[in-house]
Amino acid sequence: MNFQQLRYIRAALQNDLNLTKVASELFTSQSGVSKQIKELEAELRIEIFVRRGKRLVDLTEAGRSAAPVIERLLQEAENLKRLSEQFVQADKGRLIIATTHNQANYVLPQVLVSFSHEFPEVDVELRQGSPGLVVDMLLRGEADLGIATEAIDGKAGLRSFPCFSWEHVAIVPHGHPLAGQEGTTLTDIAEYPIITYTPEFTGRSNIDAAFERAGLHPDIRLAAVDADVIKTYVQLGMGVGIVAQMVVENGSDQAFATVPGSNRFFAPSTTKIAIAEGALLRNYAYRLIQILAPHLDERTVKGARQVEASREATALLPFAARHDLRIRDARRHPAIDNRPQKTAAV
Amino acid sequence: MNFQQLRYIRAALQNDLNLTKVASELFTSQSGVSKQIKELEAELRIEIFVRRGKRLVDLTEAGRSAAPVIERLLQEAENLKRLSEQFVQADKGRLIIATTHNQANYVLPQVLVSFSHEFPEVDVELRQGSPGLVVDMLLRGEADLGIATEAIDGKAGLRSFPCFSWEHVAIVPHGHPLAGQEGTTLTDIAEYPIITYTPEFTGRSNIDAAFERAGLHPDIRLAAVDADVIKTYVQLGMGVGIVAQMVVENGSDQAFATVPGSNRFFAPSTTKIAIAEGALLRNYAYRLIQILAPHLDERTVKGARQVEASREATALLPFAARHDLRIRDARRHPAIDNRPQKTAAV
DNA sequence: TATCCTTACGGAATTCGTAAGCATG
DNA sequence: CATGCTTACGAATTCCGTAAGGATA
Repeated sequence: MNFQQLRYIRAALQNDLNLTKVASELFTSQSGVSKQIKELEAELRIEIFVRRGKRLVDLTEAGRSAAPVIERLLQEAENLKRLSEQFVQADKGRLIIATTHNQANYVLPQVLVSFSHEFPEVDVELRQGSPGLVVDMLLRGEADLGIATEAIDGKAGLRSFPCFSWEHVAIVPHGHPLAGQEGTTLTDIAEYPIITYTPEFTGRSNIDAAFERAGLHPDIRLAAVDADVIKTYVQLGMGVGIVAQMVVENGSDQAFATVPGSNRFFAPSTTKIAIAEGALLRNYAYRLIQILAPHLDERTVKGARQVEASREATALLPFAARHDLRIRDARRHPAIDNRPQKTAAV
Repeated sequence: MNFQQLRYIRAALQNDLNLTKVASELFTSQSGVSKQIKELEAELRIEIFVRRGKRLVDLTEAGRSAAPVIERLLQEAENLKRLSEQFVQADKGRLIIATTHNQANYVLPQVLVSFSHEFPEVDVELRQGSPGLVVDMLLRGEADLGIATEAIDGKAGLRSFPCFSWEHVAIVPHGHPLAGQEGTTLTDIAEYPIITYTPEFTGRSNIDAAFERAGLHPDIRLAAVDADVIKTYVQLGMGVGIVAQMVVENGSDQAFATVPGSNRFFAPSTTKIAIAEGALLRNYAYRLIQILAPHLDERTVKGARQVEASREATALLPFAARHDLRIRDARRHPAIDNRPQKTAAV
């Protein structure tokens, strides 16, 4: 048994049992892949794959129970490598963050500026996609951290931690009848076409729930995966936009008016950060978690067992309150950009 | 990185960092061991061992954090092998039980008769030793199951499950003044020299505690690791023996009288069964656990997470009540010896 | 001096990749 | 007939063990 064999099998599982693809993905010959897999099967005296003629078509029962063990083996091997990198150069390396547009564009900028001042030798890579993709990338080991509001909570194979809570707000162009209009109700908003997120994205479920609760059936004229698109169409006068609070607070332009009090219509959403279960992270990854979720202590993040307990016990910071924290934090690192954050009215 | 390298490192940790010993233990040359270890260190670009001149004298910090990962890797590799054996021939293989004399001689005989009728193709090996040794053998992966009363509870790296509870009784030769003497008190017993277990063995702590509570300072004339030795000296008239209940109930000879009611003097002890954390066991091993601790369900035993909860929630069977269970159980397996069990009076 | 790790080096075993064979859809 | 797994076989690499070298207690 060797790691190469295990890698081939995992890759086969991730590539529709197509050994040709596996070979090209791992830059080797498919004959080698085929042989190594057969060799492992012979050594263990089980068949892992069901073959029809000369094609792999399924996992055997034995293969099905071996798969998670193989997964863990490769995971631990990865951990050993990461662990050693930690000692070679603790503050140098790569950090891959899988996240959604909303987080990447409206939350992470400030965070990553601070982070990269603290760890100038760490190359940060942002991988952007749907919450579902974020989950997949974590599970496949293609990303170190995942940040999203949807889809990652309670996912098997992941450990997730709440970072902060936030609300949706309604935005309109300046001069719109609802602009600055105190006492606006959700019913008033529902009179206009709505432009908001696609289902599955950025707390969309909370938006739907709010209308449902009020017995309203709004005309969702356009749904987009990111707030920039939503803003574009709102600016064109196509309707009222409903976006995450941080879009308005952290966005660079002030081309919009928020509908006063509109945040109260929608239940708060919680942005979570997740890591693959059993994965060992570099110290700077833990530091980034700490920046994003200052209420968690490192032991909680590293220990798998206590997660459930802590999730209940720890009070979440609302998004707005985080500004202070971030700035205070930054002061501890002299090189950090210390300009005051924008504090848009919600 | 390969498994051989990891095995060498683990063996080094278990052999005082003496690579010569490692080589002979693993039937290879020490030059090979040395080279493989250096090769892994080079690949990971860390030093795992502190060398003084040409001698390994300690683990580096990096080595200290790598060690548990290496341990897990080898554990999972073991698991993969076991898992495959499971599919090759589910009911054939080997089962190594580490246990103490008391369990081996007075509890396991009935259990193993039943077990080996059910699994005639499983070779059972009993490894006998002190409770501390039982723990070590489990942690080193040299035994599949550990059964003892002491030392295994709450040990890091082990998962333990209570099997049944039992009490100590006082035994005397027939014709002894206390034989059949109703109303005997602990004070009466303490008048005589006591012959019982060595500290650390078979619930000895409960015996000491009972005398302590009663403000008595008995003359422990002789302490032995096993009940057979105790019985020998009791028979010679050297004093009153205090032994585990099953010694009297399951022992073959009736050369002794128990002091009526003496079981009530001592707090009950609980025999536990333990397995190494993260170890995957063969199906028959789980079956043996089930025979020994019928109140546990298999999911509880296999799942690491729920152990703590179940330990509280599940009611323990007292030892005496287990006779019935064992017999009922046996009936489900026609080949099993069905003769009624001895039911000695306690 | 006895013990013990490292290095050197030749032989053995394993792994790898090209090419050909053959089964499937 | 295009795709895809298997087998064969020679080349490259890696692994292993003997033997010699050097360091420690």
